[in-house]
This record gives sequence, C-alpha cells and structure tokens, in this order.
Amino acid sequence: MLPKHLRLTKKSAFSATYRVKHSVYKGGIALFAGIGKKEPEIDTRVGFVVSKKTHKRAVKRNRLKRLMRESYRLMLKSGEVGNSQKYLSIIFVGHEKAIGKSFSEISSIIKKLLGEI
RNA sequence: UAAAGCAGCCGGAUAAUCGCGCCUAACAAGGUGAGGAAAGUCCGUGCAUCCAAGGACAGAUUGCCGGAGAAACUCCGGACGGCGUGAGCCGGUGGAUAGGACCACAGGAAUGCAAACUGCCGAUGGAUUUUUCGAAAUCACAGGCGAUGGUGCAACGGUGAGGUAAGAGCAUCACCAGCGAUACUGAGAAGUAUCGGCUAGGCAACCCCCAAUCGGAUGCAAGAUUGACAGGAAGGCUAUGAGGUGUCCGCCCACUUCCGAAAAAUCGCUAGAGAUUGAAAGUAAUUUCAAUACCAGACAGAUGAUUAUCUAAAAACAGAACACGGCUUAUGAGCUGCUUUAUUUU
RNA sequence: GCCCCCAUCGUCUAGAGGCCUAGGACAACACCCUUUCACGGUGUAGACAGCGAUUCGAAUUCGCUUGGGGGUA
Repeated sequence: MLPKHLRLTKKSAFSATYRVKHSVYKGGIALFAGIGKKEPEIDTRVGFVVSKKTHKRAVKRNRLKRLMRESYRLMLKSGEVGNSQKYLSIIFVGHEKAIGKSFSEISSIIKKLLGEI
C-alpha cells in the first residue's frame, strides 16, 4: 500500500482520468493516464483496479492488485518510472489474462507500460 | 498386516530488507492486524427505522418421544423403519375410519362388495343318450365360482390343512402380517402378553384435517448528529448599519428562523447470548462458578514483495465490511485415539 | 456489501405428475420444384444447467450446487 497522498481516493478523479482516453495495453494490464502536469513538483496519484467481472474470487483479484501495487512502488523507489511523472494521475486496470502471473512477469509488463505511455 | 467406520488435530515455520491499515504516542518509536470455512445467503436472533397497536378469520411455518437452547430447515439422548457381514450410517417419521382430487398405458376390474380376457364347476334346474328303471354318461343352456394364467408400481391379507360340484376367511383350524380392545412395563414415543371380529389399496414433499408456534415491512447503503456553496420560503421594519433624498414615510439589502443539502465529516463500529484455562453438575447437548487477558475495524477499502534455511514441497480451499448461533458447500499433505471385519502367527 | 428473480434444440418459445422417445416457429443440412436464385413443398439432425430426495413414474414437487440477470448510490 502506498501512502495516501500518492493514491487516487475520489470517484470523480477516477472518471476524470478515464475521460482523457489515453491508454496503453500489454499482457493483460491496461494503463490509463490523465491530464498532464503544469507544475512538476505535484505528486502523481495512482489507482489500481481489478473488476469483479474479471474474476469471481476475491483472493485472486486482491493478489493481482497487490502485485501491481508492489512493482509500481519498487520502481517509484528506484526512479525507473518512465514517463508516468508527466501526468497528474494514472490508473492500472488488471484483466483476466494477468491473473495467475508471477511477480517478475507483472513487474516487466508494468515497466514496459510506463515506458510507452 | 490389509481394508473399513467414528471422533479429533493441523491449515506452513524461522530470520533479514523494503512497504501498508488502526491504536498509543508526538515526529523517534512501540503495540496490533483475516478463516475453518471469513464463502453460499439456506434458517434463526440481537440492533435500527417506519407502519400497526383490541378480537376473530385468513395466512405462514413446524410435524415420532424426552431434554438442551435466545431462537432455528439447530443440537443431544432415545423409539421405530431402512442399508451394511460388522463397527456403524441414513430418515421432511402426525392423520388415508372427516371429506374431496388423482392412480396414464395395460387389464375383466384401480376402490364401485367388481367379471363382456383366459378359466374351473355343472351339486341344483334344463336338453340328449343309455338303462339292470335305482341311476349313469354327455352337452355347457340357465346358473355357480373368484382358485389358475395373463396385465400392472399396486388386484380387497399370506402359507399350509380341512372343506366343496367347483371354490371362497368360508359363523373351520395352525402359523405369520395387519387392525381394534384390555392388562402390564416405561416419563413418553413405544414394547410385551391375552382376547376379538376375520381384512381395512396407494398418494397428505396434492387440497385438506389435527396439534403447536408466529404483529408486519425494510436492512448498517439500517439509522443518528454536525453541516459548506448555490437556491427557495417566512418573519420583522423596530433597537443597529448601508443605499437613493434636504427631511420623514415607504421600498430594498444586510439580519433572524426554516427548507434544502457535498459520493462531506463524526457516530453507529466492535467488551461480546464473546475468547482462553480450570473446577463442578449431567449419559450427552449444555449449564453454573472461578481466574486470566483485551484480541482487525477499513471506506478506491489494510497482511504484500524479495532472499536464505527447514519440511516430500517456496503448499489446497479461500480474504473480515454491524455482530452472533446454526446449516450447507469447497479444501493439499500429514498426524492421533477408539472400534469393526478378514488373514497370518503365538 | 445487502436483497430479489431466472435457467427447455443454434435463437425465440409451448408445457401446471403419465397422452413427452419433449411440441411449434425461425435458422442449419439433404432432396424436389425452377434455365438459375428466391419463394414454395418433403424430410433429417438438434434441448429439459448439474447432483440428490419424494413418487410406481419428475422438464414439472422439494433440497443442495452451478451459471446468468436485476434492484439498492
């Protein structure tokens, strides 16, 4: 879990990010990006979504969310976050193909997504 | 030794680094942090709001007996029935003599003291033949019968003997099943014995009858408090201020109250029909008493990642959202105790 | 999270305990008709979500499971 000031916490913020319609998809994970930053010192907020339609079991959905969150956190710490810091908000959406993959696979997918956005 | 039955345990462990929710603190740290099913939502409660507030009917639920429990499509003990060689397991198990409906096809007939299939008989009455004139034989016409074969899930008790023209529970008998009455045993379900009249189909997870129980609806997104920005309504023109004016009245805005209401905030929210340990009562479910500690509480929603070691192995089903009692379903590897059956040895 | 409803051929449906080896329409396939296609005609294949219980007998009655849909902001 990331600190609260780095997370998206409002429904309006989520829908505002989706409305920009700027997205990349790879290996079962989609990455949405919101509007660009004007002042670079503002933190980029991030959200992680796995819908109930993706898989029925809560354990599998939570697992995917945790893996995505952990790999983003480690990249944020080491500074390998690609172009993501140019945006005010980003959202990772997990799909059915990504369920059951290991941490290293998820990590490499997210690294590619952050480079391409 | 093998195969079974029952009851129960466990639900990865340790260390390091990075990281998260909550609490205490106050910027340094410390404490604590998912389950045996948290699941399905199939029952039952607490809690909350609204409606009703008396009685009857209607309706719903339950359905062998006794006990436990707040209650339950709950649990425990027993009865009866079924399955199994057995240990054991399973059972929505009141009433069919209150009444109604239904029982396809087949079959004579499906509940009406019934026969138009296949049949048995020809005692009695009738016809024909023979005759030793007593009667006998044949026919299957009247009629008698419900045993045999067949149908069907099911055919109005079963088996054997007696009996008869042939037959039949047939005012006959033995045993068995079932029904009723009486007596005894038991708290009761029920069991045992004797006697009776000889027989009563199934279905109530169809309506129904009987007995017992039940205010209804909605679910914590229940509900309570605070309440920003718009906007609307009412009050008061007086004690105050501003506007226009030379002054006053009047008007209007500040003002006050109410409505409204942010994916807003706080509460509800976790100290409990609770947990652990021990003792006592009870066959048991369970109850009582004592001690100990406080043990998740989020709101885009916390337990994760990596490495090392252990184990057969980086391991099944699976993630709290107000709480509790059950039921049901899912579940890897392994362990413990008791019991049964079979085989072998002593 | 909480509360409801539904499930029958590829699709839409009929069915209320036996007449159901489940009927009909559209679609599919084959043949006929036509110079050919269409229309029309004849035929063929194709389903009770799964498991158990009640019953002589279950698509239908009763449980459990599975899948789908809806409501609640």
